Amino acid sequence: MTPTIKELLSSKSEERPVRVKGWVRTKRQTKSAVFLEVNDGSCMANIQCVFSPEQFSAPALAAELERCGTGASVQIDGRLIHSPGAGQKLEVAANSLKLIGEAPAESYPLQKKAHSLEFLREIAHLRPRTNTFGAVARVRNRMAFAVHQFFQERGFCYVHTPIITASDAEGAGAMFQVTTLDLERIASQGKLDYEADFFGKPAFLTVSGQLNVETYCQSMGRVYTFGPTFRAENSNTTRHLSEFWMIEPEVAFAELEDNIELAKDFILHLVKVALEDCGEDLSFFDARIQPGLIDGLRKVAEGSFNRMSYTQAVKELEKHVDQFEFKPYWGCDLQSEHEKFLTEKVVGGPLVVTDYPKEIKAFYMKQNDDGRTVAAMDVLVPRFGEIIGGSEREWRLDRLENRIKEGGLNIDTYKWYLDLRRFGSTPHSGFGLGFERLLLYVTGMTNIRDVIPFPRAPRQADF
RNA sequence: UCCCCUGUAGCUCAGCUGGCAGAGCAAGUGGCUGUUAACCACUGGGUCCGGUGUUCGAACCACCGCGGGGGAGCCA
Repeated sequence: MTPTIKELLSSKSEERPVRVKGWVRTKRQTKSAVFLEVNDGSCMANIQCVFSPEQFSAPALAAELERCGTGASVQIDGRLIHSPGAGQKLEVAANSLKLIGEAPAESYPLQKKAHSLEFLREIAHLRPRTNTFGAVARVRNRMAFAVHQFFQERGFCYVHTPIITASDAEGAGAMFQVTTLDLERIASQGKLDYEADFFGKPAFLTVSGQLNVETYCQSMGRVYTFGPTFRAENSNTTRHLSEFWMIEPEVAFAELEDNIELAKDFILHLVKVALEDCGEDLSFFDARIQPGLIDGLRKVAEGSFNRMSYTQAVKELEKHVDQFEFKPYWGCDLQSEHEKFLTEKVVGGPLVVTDYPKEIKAFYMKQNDDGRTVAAMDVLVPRFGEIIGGSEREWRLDRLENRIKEGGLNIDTYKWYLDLRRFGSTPHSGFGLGFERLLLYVTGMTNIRDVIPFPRAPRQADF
């Protein structure tokens, strides 16, 4: 394979013959030189390829050069040299040019100018060719790898939980139904028989791998999932997707405190890796997307991570009632405005909130001795609020059964889940981290549809 | 699902009280002794989102529909 531009630009600057393959970002010409900037996605920087007058006055090369506009794919042979120009250390003194795929300027949607994110969303197949989306793709890739590194280094086992599920696992949200039944025929005949469906009963896309991964937690000890998750909520916001990627670790013999430690270490690890390995891309985000981004991440990496109980948080909020649209009170769900206030105004950084009222949390969370709260923990971050939701799990059979009944859930569908408490039960804890929300946090991007290659949302499933 | 904003050239937008369709960038052409969001000059470029209505006259006003954005709720 041809060396990448990243490799070329990071090589020692002694002169040597090189070949460049990539896509033209911009062409500039003067009487004395033609400059072609080429990018291949390996890094933010382009490589500048320079053609001298004797070359671009040759008819064959001139004709090729003519058609090398923004977006064209090219192969250039030349010498890697110290650049006499000001903007770059190295450049390619080109000997030859091969136009591989033309991109006619009249019809190619991307121009050598800034485009709005809204416009680029409409051309999701071409937007990775822009600086912004190239950077997002590289950071996303590095963060995905860092997720695995973090858990693998700590002896976690990566478990593949199912995408298709036959039970509404935890009531975490509206589900997409999976069926092979002919809906149009059902609509016209008015007859519905799930016996005839593929699985012999209703089936759905998973809203969480947690319940499944708990089974492996109760044999492997430290486990995690990292896969696609689906919510059919009619959510139209900058932080919700219908299809997103979620990371869910689960640890046996771990209590709430262990869980909080793990979550903190996890976030710290990811932020540090981003700062260390994605510097060029983060600098771009800092300059063009979110001023102050890098400073904020550095502060986090230095370990400023606050925590308070839900009860303390509500007390804090009650001091500033006049600033909220929704009045905070003990027992209320924390609103977006409350979460933002806590992270941005009260602590000025990420915040762990623990021990929520049981009424506003899921049935599987461990009930505290006070009888009114559960051992839950949410990690909130400035700019958009909740990034992690987790808890110690209720591992006592009778308590868990009671909660299922109280919640009006069908106990039969949880039989296998309750078996985990019936046989060799252990205290255990885990959390869920929305991968795209992490990316929003690390990149400073503000719309979740811009940190996943092909966003799926209500009325949006193009490409 | 609810609330608010918005839709005009390839892109970003201006268009006053209803009276001839505009700018910047992009593109094309020419110029320019190394440019780097290159620069300078010139040129071409329009279903004013769609429909209906009001009016002598609608990009502009009204109604309906569609698209986009932001906020809220649900959550990760």
